[in-house]
Formats: sequence, structure tokens, C-alpha cells
Amino acid sequence: MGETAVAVTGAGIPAHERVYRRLRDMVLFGELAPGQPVTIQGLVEELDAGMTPVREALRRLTAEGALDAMGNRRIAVPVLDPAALEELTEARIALEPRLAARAARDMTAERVGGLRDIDDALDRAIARGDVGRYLHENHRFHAELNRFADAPILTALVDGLWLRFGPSLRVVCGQTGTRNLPDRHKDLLHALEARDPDAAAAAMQADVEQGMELILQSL
Amino acid sequence: MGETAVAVTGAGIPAHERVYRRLRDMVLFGELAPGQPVTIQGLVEELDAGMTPVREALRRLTAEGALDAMGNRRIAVPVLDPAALEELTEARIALEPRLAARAARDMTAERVGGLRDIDDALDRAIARGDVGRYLHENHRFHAELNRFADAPILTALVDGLWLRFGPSLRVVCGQTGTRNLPDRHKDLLHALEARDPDAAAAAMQADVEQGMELILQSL
DNA sequence: TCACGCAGAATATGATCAAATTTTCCGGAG
DNA sequence: CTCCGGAAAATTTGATCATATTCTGCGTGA
Repeated sequence: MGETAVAVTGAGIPAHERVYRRLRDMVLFGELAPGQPVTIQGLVEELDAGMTPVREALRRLTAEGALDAMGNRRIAVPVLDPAALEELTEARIALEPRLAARAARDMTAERVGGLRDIDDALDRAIARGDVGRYLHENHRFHAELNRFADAPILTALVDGLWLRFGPSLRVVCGQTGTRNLPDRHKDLLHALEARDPDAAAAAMQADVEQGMELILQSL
Repeated sequence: MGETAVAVTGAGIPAHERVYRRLRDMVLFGELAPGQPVTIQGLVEELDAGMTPVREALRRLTAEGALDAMGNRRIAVPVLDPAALEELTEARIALEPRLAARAARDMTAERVGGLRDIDDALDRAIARGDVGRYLHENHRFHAELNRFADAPILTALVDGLWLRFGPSLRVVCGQTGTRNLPDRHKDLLHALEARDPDAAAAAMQADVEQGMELILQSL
């Protein structure tokens, strides 16, 4: 068919991967509101991609629980009810303290330093009331910590959980601002520095409980 | 384009869903060996489906961890190393006992009866040395139990874990037969009947530990 | 109120392009 | 003369797109 428009194949990364990462961030950091419908053609226009890559990215996100596939082939951002939130809390408490304990086991001074830097940036974001930045740094803190746990399967499970409450967390922060967001990362950093798995697990559980309680209060 | 063959659109279920379920079962019950490459075009011929539905099903399975996407756009059945198996064990122990406890909370006589029926069928499969049937009934027992827990998110997580060790479990059973497969479901049924969450959780943990130990021994 | 059709969106197909693996073939070293 | 790399053709496989087909939802009119 001669001169097919043929956008120059971007870089090495496939289009469906690029769309997936973009959409993932949109969910994770609350650029999409809970309940908001997500259409293929809408994404095709907005992200300027083909239909097939968008389709595949959506399929992947729904498989991870980041998006909700209604029976009648519509897709929407999940709305959390109290029961779902309770489940998410139980799952996080079951998994994330174990990751923190693993990370504590072979923690290094350099790693603690990196985490402390992220936590400082997080504090500054809170002080400035920069909600978006807070969400990013908070996620980066946990993602980095999980990376140190060297447990890809457990980490994948937890990443999926974060995708599920990302949109709702954004709503909470949008309502209350960053005022009431004391971070419990200080105890955690202390436990990590001491390479104390049990203390790290306990601190992580406290952080999770507090964060989820915050979401629960906003129903 | 005139006379395209036009396969009669099956029933209400979409093609990609049908392909997904089929592939999921193939992974779950070990019809695919660990390490075996999975190609799109191969599935297209074998399952007699279009390319797009197969693609989407594969994307979904890889997102769930049931299949492994190598860097160079190839897909294969994951091979478990000891580290991965240890992670899977930790994840199962973190999650499945909690599901058992939830199921125990509002257990009914009818539900226990259903589970006992499945367990009987499981015993008969062991006695006959019917590996395939054993795997199916064992999965059905746990799936049914998880259904009673009424916790869709936790159940989805656990289903993903089962997909990860399905192929390897099949290998183990294929090697050793059903001889050394005593099922720990008796204690579990007893605890469920008594509606004792803690006892159910403990029994489930024992079942998980034994099952994973079996896989570990085969490396 | 309910049936019917119409618009719009999702699903599925086959063609086409790009990338990676496999095969083949050749030259040099032993 | 045989055998072992290594490069390049050839084949297989994956990615993307344009398009046809089907389904869902909604508005319209009886």
C-alpha cells in the first residue's frame, strides 16, 4: 500500500510497553479518578498510539487489577468499597512487612542513605503541600525498599496492590492536602539502619495501617 | 471482502476470553512444561483462533506471572529456581491461611459437605494414581475454599501464585506418581467444620508447606 | 411500556513490517 | 582433509495497522 503514514518506530521499546507504562503511572498517581470510564479510542487519541497497543496495555492493566473490566465490555477505574479496602489492607499487611524484613537483612549504609534522600524529598513535598510530588516520592521510597528485598515475585504482588488503591489515595490527598500526612518512615529507616528485620516489619506494618486508615476515613 | 470464511461467532464469550481460559488451564495443570517456549503462531494453529485473541490472552497470562516474557520478545513457561520457590512459599503462607481463616468464619454444613465431596474424589484419584485428576480436584478444593472466603482480591493474588507453580507441580507428580501425596485436607476440614479460624489457618499453612516442600525436593 | 433500529465502540481478521533466531556457507587453523 | 568459528542469507516469529464485523446502549416511535 505504498506510503503508509508509518510513524517512525519510536525507540527500541515497543509501543504497547510505552502505553502500558504511561497508563500505569496515570492509575498509580491518580491522574484517573475512581469510577472514570476508560475507552480504547479515547486513549488512542490522547496517547497518540495505535489501537492494538492500547488494547494490549488495557488487557494487562485489567489483569493486574489496576482497571476494572465490567461484564459489558467497558473498562473503568475501580471504585473501592470498604470491603475491598479491608482486603487490600490485609494483603498489604501480609506482604509488605515481609519485604521490609528481607530488605533489612542485607541493608547497607549506601542504601539507607539513598532511602533517606528520598524521604527528605518526601518531607519537602509535604511541607510545600505538593501532593503530586508527595505521591511520587512516597511510591519511590517503597519501590526502592522493595527492590532491596530482592524478591521479584513478592514485589510484583505488592505493586499490583498499590495500583488498586492509587486512584483513591490521590482523592484523599486532594481533599485533605498534605497536612495530615506524617510519614512513618523514620522508624523504618532506623530499623533498616540497624538491620533489624523484626523492627523493620513492625514499622512497615504501622506505615501501612496508617495509610490505609487514611483512605478508609474518606470512605 | 466478500466470502471471508467468517467463523460463526461462538457463544456470548469473546474469543480472547476462551483462549485465555484454555491457556490458563494448560499452565495450571501442567500441559505445558517449564521452560517450554510459547509462540503466538503456534497457539493460533493449535487453538484454531485468530492472532489478536491469542496475543491478548498471552499478555494477560504474562501479567499474572503465569508466563514469562523474555527480553527478546519471546514468551516461555517459567522455570522455578529455589529462590523463586522460596518466595512463592512465603507468599502462599502469608496469604492462604488468612483465606482459610476467613472461610472458616462463616462456614456452613452444606459447604463443608461440598468440600468433603471434592476431597473424597481427590482421595480416589490418588488411590488410582490418576495424576491429572488429582491436580484438578486439589485445585478445585482450594478454589472452592477460597470462594467461601468471599475475598476477591486476596483470591486473585493466590490464583496468580498457583499459576506460577502449576507447571512444576505437574512435573513432580509425573515423576513420583501420586504415592507420596498424603493430603492434609482432613485437619483443614475438621477446623472448618468447627468454624475455628486459627485452626483452619494452621492446617492450611501445613498443607502449603508440605506441597511446596515436595516441589523443592525435585529442585 | 416495549420493540426496533441506529450510532458508536469493541472485537477480530489478515496483511504488512520489523526483529531475532536459525541455517548455511566459506575460509582458515590444526 | 577435517573441523571450528563467524558472517550473511533465509526463515520463523512478533508487532502494528487498516479494516471488517459484531455487540451494546440508547433514543425513537408505536
